[in-house]
Amino acid sequence: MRLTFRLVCTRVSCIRSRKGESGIPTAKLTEQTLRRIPLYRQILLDLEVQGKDFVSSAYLANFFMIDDTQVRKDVSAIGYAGKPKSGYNTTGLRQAIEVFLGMNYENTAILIGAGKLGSALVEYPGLSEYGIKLVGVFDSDPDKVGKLVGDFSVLPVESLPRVTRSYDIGIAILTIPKSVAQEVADMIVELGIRAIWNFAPTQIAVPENVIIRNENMAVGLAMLSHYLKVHNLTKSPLGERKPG
Amino acid sequence: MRLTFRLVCTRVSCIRSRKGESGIPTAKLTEQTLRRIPLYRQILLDLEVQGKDFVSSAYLANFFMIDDTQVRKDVSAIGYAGKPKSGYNTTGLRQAIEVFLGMNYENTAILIGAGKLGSALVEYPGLSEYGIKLVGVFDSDPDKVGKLVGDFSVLPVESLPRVTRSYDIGIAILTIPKSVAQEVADMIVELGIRAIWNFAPTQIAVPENVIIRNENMAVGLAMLSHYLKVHNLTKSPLGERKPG
DNA sequence: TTTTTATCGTGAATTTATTCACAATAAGAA
DNA sequence: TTCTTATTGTGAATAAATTCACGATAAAAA
Repeated sequence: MRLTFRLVCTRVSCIRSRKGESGIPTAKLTEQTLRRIPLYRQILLDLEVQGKDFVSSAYLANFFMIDDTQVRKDVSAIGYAGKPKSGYNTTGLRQAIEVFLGMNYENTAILIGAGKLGSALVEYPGLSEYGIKLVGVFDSDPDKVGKLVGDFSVLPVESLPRVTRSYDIGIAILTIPKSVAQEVADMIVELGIRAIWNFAPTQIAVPENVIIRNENMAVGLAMLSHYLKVHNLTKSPLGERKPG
Repeated sequence: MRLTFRLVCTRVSCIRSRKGESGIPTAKLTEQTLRRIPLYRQILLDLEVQGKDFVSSAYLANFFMIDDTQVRKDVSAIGYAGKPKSGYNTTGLRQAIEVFLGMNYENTAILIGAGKLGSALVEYPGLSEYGIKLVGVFDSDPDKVGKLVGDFSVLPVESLPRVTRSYDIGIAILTIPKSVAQEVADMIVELGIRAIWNFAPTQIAVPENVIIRNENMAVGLAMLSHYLKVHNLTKSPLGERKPG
């Protein structure tokens, strides 16, 4: 039996223009804008380290092969204003992005699946950068329980209800095999999780009020593979394969 | 000094409609279509395992909250045809996707950066699924050289030229810190690498003829963070931060 | 001070992506 | 066999995203 569900990565269009913090009338926030905003931030951080106080829309546009108008519309969408002839203040724009993305709010998270990828994510600095505080790492494998992953001692999945309730967990990071992904998702949704960051290569169904973001490596791989084929950069063809 | 560069993930529009393998006139291939195709394949694989021979466009559409017309246009774009009243043959469509994506061609790859994420990727089954054959793992840290990562003994970066040339490497997977990403990219491009799958959270510049795909976790994190804020699911606000 | 110039901000135009509407057709029912 | 129905395939309509065109403005030059 399948619930209605939604994917975070699609359809933002309902969130529309309004006045930004600074009172500047903002352009419409689109899906694509939201995807670009964190990338601008990465460049801004580099520029700040280099001691650059201002940056032009054209400079930022150059990194993504987009029009500079697009950058200005994106910036406008988050309610930040630049200065004619100078551009955008690097620190000001970065901070505006952080506020806009909600990076200045704290969310507690758990990670389920203490394999290689899970272990890598535990130490991923992006989590704390984005205000996400990991409070526990879980695995169903008894051999892994008790082992140290980063600063965390791996807990058995059986303790999920207790931990989830006592810490008021908002986010679950799933680095589990696809075979158990739906089952685990159902369990944690039941426990009141409001957001899921899914790394299992499968589509998970969740109720309307839970937000889910799928990080699917196969998409990147597929694009690379396709481009190598189109550009005739591949080598020997392989035989046919059957599904696993 | 910055070279001209391109990101694989944008602008496919140049690849236009043509006759598919089966002689069926195909619709235009778009960026978005290319992003969805590998996801359809994942669902098709599951259906095949379940013994389902046919699937409707509506069923596939349901997983991604898109219109079923979109699915039919996507399928049409890769030159595959369904049957009225029955839908698409699961195995037939999956195979058509695999051919279309170039999954039946072999590409050799190296991985640079034997940290946690790199180690996770070495064992990621998607690589061989997509016809990508890993032939070496490299790291600049002398402590890591010689250690075993998956089936590979980590090699020093100094041996990159030799290995790259003797194996005719097409793809480099970069799981290195952002501080050295551009430098390493320059080096491998010099060695004749044609495609880069970059996991460093930064924008790398490469010459026109090299294709690059950025896998930027911050994008997913930013979207989650933003949605949690918009839906008022965050907890305590944090203080301001300075750039690192 | 006045002029020149680089850059922003934004409405209009264009291009790209999605959805609608419906004819065509294969499978199954009558 | 004929009728009904579910589903495809696609042109037209709509919506979303990008780019164009240009006025406004702050900084720097004259």
